[in-house]
Amino acid sequence: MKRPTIADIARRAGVSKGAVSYALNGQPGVSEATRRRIVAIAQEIGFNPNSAARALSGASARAVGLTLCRPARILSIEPFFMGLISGFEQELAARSFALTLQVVATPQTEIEVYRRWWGERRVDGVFVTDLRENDVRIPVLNELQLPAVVIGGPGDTGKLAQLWSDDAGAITEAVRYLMALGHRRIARVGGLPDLLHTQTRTRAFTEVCASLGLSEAVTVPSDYTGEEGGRATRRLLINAERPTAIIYDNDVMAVAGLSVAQEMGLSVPGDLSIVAWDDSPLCSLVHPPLTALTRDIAAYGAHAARQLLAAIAGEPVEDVEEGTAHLTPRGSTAPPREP
Amino acid sequence: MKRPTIADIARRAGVSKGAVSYALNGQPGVSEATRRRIVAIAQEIGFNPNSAARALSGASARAVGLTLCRPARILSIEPFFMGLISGFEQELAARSFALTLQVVATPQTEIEVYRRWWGERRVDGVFVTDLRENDVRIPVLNELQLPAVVIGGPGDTGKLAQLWSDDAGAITEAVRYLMALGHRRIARVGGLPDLLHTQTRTRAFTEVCASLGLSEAVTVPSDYTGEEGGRATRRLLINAERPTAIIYDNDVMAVAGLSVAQEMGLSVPGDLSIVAWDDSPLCSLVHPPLTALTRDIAAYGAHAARQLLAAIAGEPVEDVEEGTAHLTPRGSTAPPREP
DNA sequence: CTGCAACACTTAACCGATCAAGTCATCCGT
DNA sequence: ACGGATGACTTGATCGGTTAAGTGTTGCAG
Repeated sequence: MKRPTIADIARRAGVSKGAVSYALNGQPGVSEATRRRIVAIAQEIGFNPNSAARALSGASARAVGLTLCRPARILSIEPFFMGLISGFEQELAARSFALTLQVVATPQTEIEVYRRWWGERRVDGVFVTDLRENDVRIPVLNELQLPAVVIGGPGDTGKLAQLWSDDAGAITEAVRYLMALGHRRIARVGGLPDLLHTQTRTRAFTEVCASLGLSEAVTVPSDYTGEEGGRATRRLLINAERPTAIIYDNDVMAVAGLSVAQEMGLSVPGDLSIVAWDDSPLCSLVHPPLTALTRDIAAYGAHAARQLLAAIAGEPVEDVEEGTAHLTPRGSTAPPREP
Repeated sequence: MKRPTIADIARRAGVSKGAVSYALNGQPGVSEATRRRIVAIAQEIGFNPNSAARALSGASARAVGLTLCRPARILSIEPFFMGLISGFEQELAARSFALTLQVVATPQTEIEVYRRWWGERRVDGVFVTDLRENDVRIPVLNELQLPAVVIGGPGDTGKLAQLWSDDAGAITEAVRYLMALGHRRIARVGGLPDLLHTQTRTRAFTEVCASLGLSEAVTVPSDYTGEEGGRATRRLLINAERPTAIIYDNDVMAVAGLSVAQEMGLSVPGDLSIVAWDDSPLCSLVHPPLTALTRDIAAYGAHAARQLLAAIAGEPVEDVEEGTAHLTPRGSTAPPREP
């Protein structure tokens, strides 16, 4: 089956290729009547512009890229990325941009992928997640002048647009809530410690605890996996002065923590309150359902996509702080049992 | 920053564009010495062939497509697809094929996406998941002659290659195991009932139970979500003659089922044994850890990618049954308590 | 009635690869 | 020494769009 081209349309409409191009792209240069005729023919024969030809003649590739730099076993269960992708798609599909995905092992390969994509003109821009301190990817993207939106800061990204959420505000809300319930020994199981947003959370957690007079606020670094989250929990709970509440940096670790607590014979929320960061269906699935810091990840992704599309269009894009996650109380938090 | 092209290489090497093309593609027509010189220059200036130009001049787009037809809230938590994607990437990245992703709402939009991708020449082939009976997508793909690998059959796919796993064998193993433990009332919470592999499982489950003399083997249809899985479990457990073991078609529903059982005061595995289909980290995360039907989903995806790449290359591709999932016993299964 | 701007197109160059066809030098067998 | 085969390239057409520059027609002000 042959693919229809603008030449086919031109022949049937009795005009030149150029006229068809102007008509279909809403450019001036053709009369309204001709435009309608051409559009009708395009519709009828099911015309889709060849994306390669379009990209080749200087226009955009109408595609953006996303690299995922996490091992497969984390990706498969971590709800965050799929939520983000769903959000991207809402905006991208509406403007018929494609999303190109690549799983990479290290930030170095990630850079190679960016260089290749740029060289191949395969994508018009990229989403960058997991911003680190002195992130090696940033100078490369700035050098290539590849439009990008950086998710997970804030940080120093040169000219690249950024989107982040108010993690400090969210953790403050969680700590205040736990304090209001009567907790005095609150711990946190953190995400990957070299990620910038993890550092933001850690700093905010330490500060708010200090300002509220909780001296023993401790953050145990982890890596977002259930195994590590479970281990970190076990380490916290074998202390004589064990915490009465733990905040987890993602839902997978929170579920693992719940499981460890139950395995150690502690009741949740009686002996231990649990707060999960990011509220996926996972949190309502377990027993008791987990109190969570809820944010609309799909909306977050959609926002990032709008920024990236604007950056690609050459419009000025501002750094944006998306709203604060809010606390959704469920069965995993309660006042601590009297000792 | 300007992107280097073969013209740049040609100029520096003092040869024509054509010679460069032959040299870089390993075609005959240039001497070994010249080839090495050209390759060295390409390396040095960091050349990447413009994918648009390549695709336009008849070669492949070096990209394949995947559509995901599930609501965002399922995608975010369902580990299967991310596992599959990781597997795809292993093979695709090695041959520097890109993976283009699109989230769609209905099989109808999915068809439109295929038509658009085909018209745009955006992808060389597609992965098709969730095969249904008389699947509307199959005739379209056959008509477009778009190379495809269908995952989740077996079914009638015309000329399209297929890959499926031995679901009947797996469910037989699970049922036999539960019987060996002493269970006589075994139920199943199924996936989306119109998916072909769900039907395969249902048929096999019914047959094996009948052949082993379990008369009351019932399958409750569900939709892979935790909520529905939980509801289905509740419906099963409020019966006077409630099952002593339940097999779930995915891990999310199994976790939800575990939670419902605990909420109803039943002990797992004492009062109820649970088997999950597909063994994600989720299964080892909860308490008790879930006995699961384990298969290597990434390997499954990698296999599908190899098939698709072969189909794109025009090689004959055979339908393949990937191995049987095997049972990984964990804490959620035990002999039923004496009544 | 002239001059010229506005409109509605057409023409053709261009993007950066691929590849069939053509050119030229060299080698080899007889 | 000559004809033909082989090797190592070059030339130029081609893919399917976009777009600057060119052309012919119409309308309207002066």
